[in-house]
Amino acid sequence: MSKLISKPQMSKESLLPLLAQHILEHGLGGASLRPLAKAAGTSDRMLIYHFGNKEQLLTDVLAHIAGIYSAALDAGVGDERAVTRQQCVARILAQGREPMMQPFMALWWEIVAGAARGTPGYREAAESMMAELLSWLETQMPADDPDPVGGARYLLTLIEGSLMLGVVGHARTAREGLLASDLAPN
Amino acid sequence: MSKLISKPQMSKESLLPLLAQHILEHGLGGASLRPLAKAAGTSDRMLIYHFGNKEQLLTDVLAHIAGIYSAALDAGVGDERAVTRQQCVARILAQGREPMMQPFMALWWEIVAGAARGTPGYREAAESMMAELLSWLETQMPADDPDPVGGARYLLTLIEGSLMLGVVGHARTAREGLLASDLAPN
DNA sequence: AAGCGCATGTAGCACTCGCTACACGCCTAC
DNA sequence: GTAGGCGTGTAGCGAGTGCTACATGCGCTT
Repeated sequence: MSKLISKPQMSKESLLPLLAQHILEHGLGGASLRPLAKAAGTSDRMLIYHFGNKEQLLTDVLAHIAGIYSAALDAGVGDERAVTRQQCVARILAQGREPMMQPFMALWWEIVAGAARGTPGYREAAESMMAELLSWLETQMPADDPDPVGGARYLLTLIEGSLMLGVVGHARTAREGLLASDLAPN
Repeated sequence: MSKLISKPQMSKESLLPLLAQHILEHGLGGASLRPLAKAAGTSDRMLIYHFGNKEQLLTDVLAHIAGIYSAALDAGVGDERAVTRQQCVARILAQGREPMMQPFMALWWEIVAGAARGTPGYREAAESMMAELLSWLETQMPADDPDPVGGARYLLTLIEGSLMLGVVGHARTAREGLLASDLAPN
């Protein structure tokens, strides 16, 4: 009998996109090896073989997802620089509301929860992601902003607060809050 | 042989404080029946007997915890009214940093994560908790504030953003952000 | 041709999960 | 007294968990 099936030639790199897709859809909490393996077209046995253990697998997948997210951020916000801080915040919040970004948002809050609970590695991961977002935000500040560094920190605080309120059904509260801030056009 | 042990006379009400304590310490994620039962001095069998199923148990315990949190909030912030918005924010953030509040914070982000992931009931729970916090915050605004309603929404956004940044190791970022806001004394 | 190591499949281990079946003792109603 | 319900203990079910043991085939080197 001749060889009928080809070898899939699996590798970490070929598995990561499929694993990332599954984790973005189903979250970290419900990420157990067998469903992950099924999503990636392999077996739990092989996931452990390639990644060593589940923790390392999650670490690698999260790093992979962070890369995807960075790219999506850059691609999602237009090239032309914002003119006002208010415009800057509006653009980023609009992008955060896009359906495509929803899985990233859900995953992000899961990471925050893990960080708050002290789950090892989560705080560090969240901290570096936030640092990256902050420095990206600095590049998005209006060109004539008097204090782009401090302003980015201020806007980041407002943005993250708004995103959280949006998640729990208080998007309107956040919007009205921004209207009562110094960002509101008057 | 005579009756040597007294009946503990268990009930939902007597169990709730112990269950709440355990969930505040260990989180919702790791809240499985057997450890919960052990913490409450009973068995998983009896937890199901009293609450029907795990979901109802969690609902009841969360409601109980919300009550405790409200009381802690009122007790933690002093009676005298804040004079400035900046002072108002500072007080609430200071209280959020207190060790006693830490379990509530961790639990809160877990609920937010559940809401973002669409876990049934979480969004509704989070929304009502946030609404309660918002109306409480309105009562804490400075007496002479020109727009206490809008201002409370603004401060809530800033506060929650700051709390999140604090959780992920960016407390300093949040602090510098507040310094670059219109709240900063100048 | 022989040996070797890499990638993979099958089975299974020891454990935890939410929940249930069953039995038993106590208290109250008839 | 006797029947029934209420609270409780013990034991277990079926599913899922991370991970491992073992075998096997395939391609490469010598």
